[in-house]
Amino acid sequence: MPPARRESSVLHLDLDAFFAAVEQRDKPSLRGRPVVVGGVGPRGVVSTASYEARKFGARSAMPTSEARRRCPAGTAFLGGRFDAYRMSSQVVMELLRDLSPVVEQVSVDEAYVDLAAGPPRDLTPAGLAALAEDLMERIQVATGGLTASVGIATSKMMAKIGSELNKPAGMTLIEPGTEQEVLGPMSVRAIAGVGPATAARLHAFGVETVADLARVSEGDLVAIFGLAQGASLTRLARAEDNRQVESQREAKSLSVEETFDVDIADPGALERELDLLVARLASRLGRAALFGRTTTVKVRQHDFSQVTRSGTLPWATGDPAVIGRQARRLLGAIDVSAGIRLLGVGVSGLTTHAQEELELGEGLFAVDLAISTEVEVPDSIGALPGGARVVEPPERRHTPEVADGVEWRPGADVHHEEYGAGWVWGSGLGRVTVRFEGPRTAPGPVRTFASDDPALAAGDPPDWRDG
DNA sequence: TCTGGGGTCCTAGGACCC
DNA sequence: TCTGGGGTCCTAGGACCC
Repeated sequence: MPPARRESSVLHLDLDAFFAAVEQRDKPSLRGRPVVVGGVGPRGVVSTASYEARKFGARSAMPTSEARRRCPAGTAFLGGRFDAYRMSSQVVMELLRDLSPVVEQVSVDEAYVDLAAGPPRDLTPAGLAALAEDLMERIQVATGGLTASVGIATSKMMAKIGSELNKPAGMTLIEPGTEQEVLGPMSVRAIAGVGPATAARLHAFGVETVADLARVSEGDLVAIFGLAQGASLTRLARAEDNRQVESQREAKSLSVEETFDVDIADPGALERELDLLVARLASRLGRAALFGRTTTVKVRQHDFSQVTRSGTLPWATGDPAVIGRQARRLLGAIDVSAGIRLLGVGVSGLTTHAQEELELGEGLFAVDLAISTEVEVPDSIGALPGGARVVEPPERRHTPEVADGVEWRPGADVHHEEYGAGWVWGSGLGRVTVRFEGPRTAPGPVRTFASDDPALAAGDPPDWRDG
């Protein structure tokens, strides 16, 4: 870990009531009025409430139905225009990158800047105040009137706390050495990683403030909360936070999910929803040029309990057919009979390399392996069509790492012949898995043929190299 | 009209391998 | 031969964040 900073060189920026502010900027009739952006359906929740709406008690994460009860007639409830938010967000992030190359975007409306990584600058209180004022002014001009709040301190935690202290359109500098006096009287909820559950457990021990927490020994905290969280609480309660500002973080997972207006119990209807979700997920994977190994299906039951099922393939895929088959299998292992309110699907184990899997019907198959390195045939083989020859599986066995081999899974009752540099044909039922080397941006030349294909019926592999 | 959508990290147990 | 231990991978669930 890097050493603790001696100067206040971490800046945290938070756009004020961001979604609502964009709506008020773009629609003058909304200015000065309560605006709530979020889900507008029967099960929606609030993303952002304008400051006018907050006066009536509307809050982020509150059910929209509750916000409707609290807010007066004339309150605007809007579904959100994420492209517009993204555009303004990008404008702001560019301004931050003018300050320093090390900008960590936490979300669409929030970022950290490592001022020490930028050009040399005046880090005295006066210099930082001028920097923040200039930044906030430039954000207002560049975005057409959006305001931001800024915190500057010696660590990410204190900078974030600072940006909260003078919202909206405020700036707070927490000077080096004053962290404890600022932090000590605050609720433990001010600490990163302390949510409702942890706060409740601390409360049971009589710990309310950060100063209370700082008096608890690390041994006790580790015994209660486990190694990672116990150690983290110990350090953060003493305002010891040397987490780096990280400008480039790679995605670890991608997921999509949907809450239904009414619970769904019908398996057929759920499979149709699942297919739609998988299509959205695969399209996002494709745009990001990513492939994943592990598929996870998530279900929120009617009673809000959550169940996940996951499965991992030998290699990564971006194919909606493959992900969809995995997802349907995983969903099948979940009891949905009482009705579910949410269905989701995600992929993790992301790479920039791909593998494809083909579903074969019963009968003969032929697979062009021109750019592939491996074929897998499943254990169960259905009845072979008339005339198909059956030979012993080849003796060749390769580990998946072998680049030029053909691997036959034990029990596969197929025959295969290799022609030239690489394709295989045989008969079987089930799956053929084809692994591609290197990044793949377009579908490869993989073709399957039904058992009634004349070329196969003739006993010869079709010559598709002409095609 | 109770409770979104998209993420991250951690823990614990079991399988498997050395 | 028996027993034990460590490391890694996978799965499921939970807490947390914006």
